[in-house]
Amino acid sequence: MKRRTGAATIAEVAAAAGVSPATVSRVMNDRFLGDASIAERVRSVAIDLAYSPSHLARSLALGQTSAIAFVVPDLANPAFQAMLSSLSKAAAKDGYRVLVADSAESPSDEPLLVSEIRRRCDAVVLCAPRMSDAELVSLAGSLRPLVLINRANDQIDAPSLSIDYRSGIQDLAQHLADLGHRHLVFIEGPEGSASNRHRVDGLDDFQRRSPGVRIDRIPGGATSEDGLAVAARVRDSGATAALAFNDLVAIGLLNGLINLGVRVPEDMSVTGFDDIPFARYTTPPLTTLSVPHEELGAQAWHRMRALVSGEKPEPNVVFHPRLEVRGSTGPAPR
Amino acid sequence: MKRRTGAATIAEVAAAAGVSPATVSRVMNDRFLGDASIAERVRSVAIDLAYSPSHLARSLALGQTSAIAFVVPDLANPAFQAMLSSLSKAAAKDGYRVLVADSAESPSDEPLLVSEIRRRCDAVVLCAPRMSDAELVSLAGSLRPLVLINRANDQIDAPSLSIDYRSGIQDLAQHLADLGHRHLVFIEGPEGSASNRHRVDGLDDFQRRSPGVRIDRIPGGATSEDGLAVAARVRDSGATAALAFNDLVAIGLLNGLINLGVRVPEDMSVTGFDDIPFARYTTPPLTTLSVPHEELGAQAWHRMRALVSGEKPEPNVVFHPRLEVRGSTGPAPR
DNA sequence: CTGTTAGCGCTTTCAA
DNA sequence: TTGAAAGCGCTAACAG
Repeated sequence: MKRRTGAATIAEVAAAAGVSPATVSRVMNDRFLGDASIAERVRSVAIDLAYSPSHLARSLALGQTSAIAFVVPDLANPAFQAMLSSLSKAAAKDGYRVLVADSAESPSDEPLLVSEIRRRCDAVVLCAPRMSDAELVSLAGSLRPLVLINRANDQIDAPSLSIDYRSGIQDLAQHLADLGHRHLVFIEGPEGSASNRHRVDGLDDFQRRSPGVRIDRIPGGATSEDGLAVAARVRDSGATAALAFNDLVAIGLLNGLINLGVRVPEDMSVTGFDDIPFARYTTPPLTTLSVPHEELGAQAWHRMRALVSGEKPEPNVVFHPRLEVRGSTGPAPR
Repeated sequence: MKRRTGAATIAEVAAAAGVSPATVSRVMNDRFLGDASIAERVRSVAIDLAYSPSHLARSLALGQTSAIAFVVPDLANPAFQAMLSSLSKAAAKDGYRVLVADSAESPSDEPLLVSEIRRRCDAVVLCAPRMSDAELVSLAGSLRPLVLINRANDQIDAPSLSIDYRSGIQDLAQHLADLGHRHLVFIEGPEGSASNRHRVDGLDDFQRRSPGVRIDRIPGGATSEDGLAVAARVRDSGATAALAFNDLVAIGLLNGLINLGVRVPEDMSVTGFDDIPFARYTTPPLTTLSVPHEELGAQAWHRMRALVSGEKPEPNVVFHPRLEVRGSTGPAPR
């Protein structure tokens, strides 16, 4: 099987420098303890031959790739992008690279996608709101080292980072109730989404202990388009305030409402969730819950680093999003 | 060197199934032409042993990883995120994964970063506005297969996708001139950025053939913070319209101006560049140049696919951004 | 200090 | 049709 890749191999460098491959390997990895002149010679031969070590072969020999996967439901969502950006930056500091995958690519086969990408690297940071608990549990074993985002689960032995959607959405509802709103409508996220379920649970709770408040739900999604699409239904719902699944939806909704001549917040209040970088720049600026995505990405790497180096990862954390009151919410119209 | 990874190997599966590794390999890759019953047996043994082929070993034997790198100056910029999202989606359809790197991680050593990540995969899609032409030329050879974004260059034999910043910024300037603005100020991008240079050249050109128009320049950057930071200088510049390096800067500037009590567009017009998804949602909505980032990502993959399969890639393309007039520009105040 | 050698786990030619 | 064996390029025991 001759395959001239064009790149020089360690054996060629060794031959040209009159030493053994082991010596070249040592020199290239700064583990060489012999005479400086020979190290110098090896280095210069390597340069002459434009030798560049095969990361692949090295990985195989070492049994590790120094790469991890980051799997999210939607790479186009700024919330996940922020996590990716900080995760990648943190991992890079330790010589790790990140491989990305958008599970929307294969909505049907998330487990397959994750397993496939896992085989290419050393570990995975998984953000899979739509995967069922059962699937997740059965998959977890083969995925380790694994860090979970937003899917804390007793049955899975993997560090997890999560966001308290439940209490977060209640803060939002409370804020609206305080403003006098008595009829709210929640635009739901993707069907089957765990994080959507937490929001719904939180809202149910809230409604239970707030007798005067009614909370309707209408199906939505996770994108601006979804928000835009439900604008008319939201206007016609009779509610005076709308809680969107996330900021993207809220922004689309805001736009749709304005197009329909609904004034925000005079006629209707609107809230988001995430506090993506642009939430503060909308018209009006969006009242939302601030989730520290950069922090999540960085923390995910800390856990992961501990895992891959055989240490004990720091404890799991649950982030409590912070209510960020801006201009899109106001007193209920009478 | 015993290293029990825990995962079954092809040899173990072969032994358990009473066949040779070669047979297992053939079965796993659907290249097996023998008796169906033995294929069945191999498959079931593989499942029992939870065998999952080592992508690493396979890559080494095959001489390819089915992964490409995507290197950008700033992973936190929505423009690059849009490209990443579509690139990743397109590549995934052909069984390729993408490895990301943010060159802001190592501002000093972009060439090193790129070389390092290139060694981990089969090819690289490079977006390196700040690298010098000389560096790029000397690097290109060792990077191939290579697709360049925004760095068309005669001396480099690599497909390139670019954006006509030069004429784009002129469209913007013309739009402002048509509105009666005679004194513009351009907030420059990062120092040494090629795409910034193109904008500056375009503006110089424009000024040359528009005698009545004066265009100042002030140093800026590429982020919202940079835009925010120059707000006061922009207000005091005496100009009636500001062209920001990109949308991020424009959004920060918009915010800063408003904080300073400057009305946009009544007192001053502001423009961006990129048309990121949120440009339409700012207050006022941002007049900008629309760059088809998703298209760029998808096209980059098309070129790359051709390259890695030894075909001739489609011709280079230069995208002409489309002027998107929205609310942040208006008639010059008198 | 340096080289020999045996892997890492898979693919593929070649021969049976 | 199937298997033996030789790589892919690198690392790390173990000798010397």
